[in-house]
Amino acid sequence: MPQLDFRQYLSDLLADALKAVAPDSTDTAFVVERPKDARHGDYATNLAMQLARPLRQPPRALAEKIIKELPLSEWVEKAEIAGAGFINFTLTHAARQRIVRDALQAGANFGRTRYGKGQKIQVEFVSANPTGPLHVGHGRGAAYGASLSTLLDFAGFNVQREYYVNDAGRQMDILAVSTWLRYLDLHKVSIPFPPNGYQGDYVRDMAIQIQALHGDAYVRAAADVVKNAPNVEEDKEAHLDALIANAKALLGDAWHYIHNHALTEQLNDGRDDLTEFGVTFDCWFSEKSLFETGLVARVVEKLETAGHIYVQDGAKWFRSTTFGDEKDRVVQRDNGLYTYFASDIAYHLNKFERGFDKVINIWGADHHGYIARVKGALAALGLDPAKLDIALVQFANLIRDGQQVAMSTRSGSFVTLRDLRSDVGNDAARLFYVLRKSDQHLDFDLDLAKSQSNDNPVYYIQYAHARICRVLEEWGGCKKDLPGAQIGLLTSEHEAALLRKLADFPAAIDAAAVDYAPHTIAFYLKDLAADFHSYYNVSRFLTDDEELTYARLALVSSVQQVLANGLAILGVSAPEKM
RNA sequence: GCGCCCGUAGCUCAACUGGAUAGAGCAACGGCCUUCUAAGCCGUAGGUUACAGGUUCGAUUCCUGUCGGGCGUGCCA
Repeated sequence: MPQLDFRQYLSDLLADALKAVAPDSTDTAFVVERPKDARHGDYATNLAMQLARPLRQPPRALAEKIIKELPLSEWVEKAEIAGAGFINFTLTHAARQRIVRDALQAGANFGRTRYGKGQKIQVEFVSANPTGPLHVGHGRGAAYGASLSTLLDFAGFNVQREYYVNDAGRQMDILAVSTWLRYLDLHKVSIPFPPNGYQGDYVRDMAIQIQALHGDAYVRAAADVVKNAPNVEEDKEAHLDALIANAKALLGDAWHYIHNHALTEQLNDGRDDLTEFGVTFDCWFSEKSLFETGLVARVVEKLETAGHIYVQDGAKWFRSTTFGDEKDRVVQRDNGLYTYFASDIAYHLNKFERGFDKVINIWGADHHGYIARVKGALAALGLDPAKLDIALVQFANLIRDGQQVAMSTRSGSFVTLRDLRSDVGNDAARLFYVLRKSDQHLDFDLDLAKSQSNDNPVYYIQYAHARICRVLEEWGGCKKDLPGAQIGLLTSEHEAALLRKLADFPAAIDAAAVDYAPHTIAFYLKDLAADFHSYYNVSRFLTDDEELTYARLALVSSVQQVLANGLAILGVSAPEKM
């Protein structure tokens, strides 16, 4: 038997009543919602008030007519008019019984919905350049993307998780040449290390590896390495580009070996890091492959054929202003090299050709200026830009001892994701990252994440789960008997609040999925845990009354299941003991 | 300058996408462990939702303007 969504059920009843009361206004928008005040019943609707204007009748009179049209239902105890014209519904004991039975029988699947209808959806996230360790900024994108993906899966989508690997382009060349320069340094070939090269110790580590594997095979004379290179002081970028060009010429095939070695090392390192963080991908998509298959060149030709490209100052420009962008953008530079934007267009074309119903890109908020041009390019290719959603993730500030931790990529003083994970633990990191709306700044309080108190939401939620596990263990009975418990015996305020909260879980999933907002699940779990802790403090579950004990255990067992399911979506463990 | 995001209790944040008396936690104060885990609970106090207009039965939510903050505005990736 499928889970019953009472909100949807009531909406359907009301829609039928609407047909009878106002045949000409059946498209009237209305909501069925949880009243803030429990005295207003289990659900309430604003239908009568929404109907007041088109029908020019008082809301309360309309409410009365609507109620008369509602059929008798085994789930609805009563429907009454309140306030300006709300209709408040109170559910029957049978309905409460149904909630608990659904939760217990569905188990790990309780809360799964059909909202996504099995549509294919792709979530692309992290996609950091494999030029060094992931830092705490990538961590937020990773946590958000992973939670969102699981959430969408739970909401009935067929989800594919993808990482776009920027393995082409200048940044990778810089990493490779940085590695080689460190290698030369090991062989006493000393060349001043460029200030805009990659400075981290991991680069020296790779140089040592290469030395161990291949000895001095890649040593070249210092004079040749810096030959004809412009002065660093005058133009450090040109200086670096000259070093790269010299390296390619001097090393030949060995350049590709070093390049590939560095890429593979960094990619594996990032993958291991993410896997430990509970973040995995179905597909690692190579940017380089877009060039190798000729798709980048073809997509530019395609735009050219369609008349969206013009040449100016020797470069090819995409006329993105036609599609609402602020200015036109270069896709191919005067030196013949394609820009990052060109491969990005090709990548998105490729995504669309893979037949997704929806494609989601998770980007750092500093990329928001790229939205217009990418969507513009899709439109220019005759594709539907509305199929692409871009979720922006703001940067996370780390707070220690009440002070912001200073970070800068330039100086190499950024905090790595690994450091963060070993400092506060994976669970705290995963939850703290998704505790805020993703497009808002996040202050990540390191001390709070480690604290063992009720202001730490990680422990607060996990503790509720662990407490229930201990009670069930203490009880020692058979959980299979619980779905049959007499839920009608549960009539206290605390019990009513928990039952309402449990019934809301599927709706909370849908709401979070619509908005791409896993943080609302975190808030839901905090609320559920709070309701449970209150209940725990005023009620014993293991009583002398066997029926009552079964009923209470059935309820808290349902709570345990929902906590576990919700935490799983967020990638946080649900411990049985703490 | 232009574009996007944001402004809610002293602090960090909610508010079911326009609903009923704007809610939590922290910080402050006062209570609750002989009982299934006190990493918990209960209570007190804290507000002109930045400001000024507008839209309507009804606005923290939508529109306009002002003030304040963040980000973006490369033939970089």
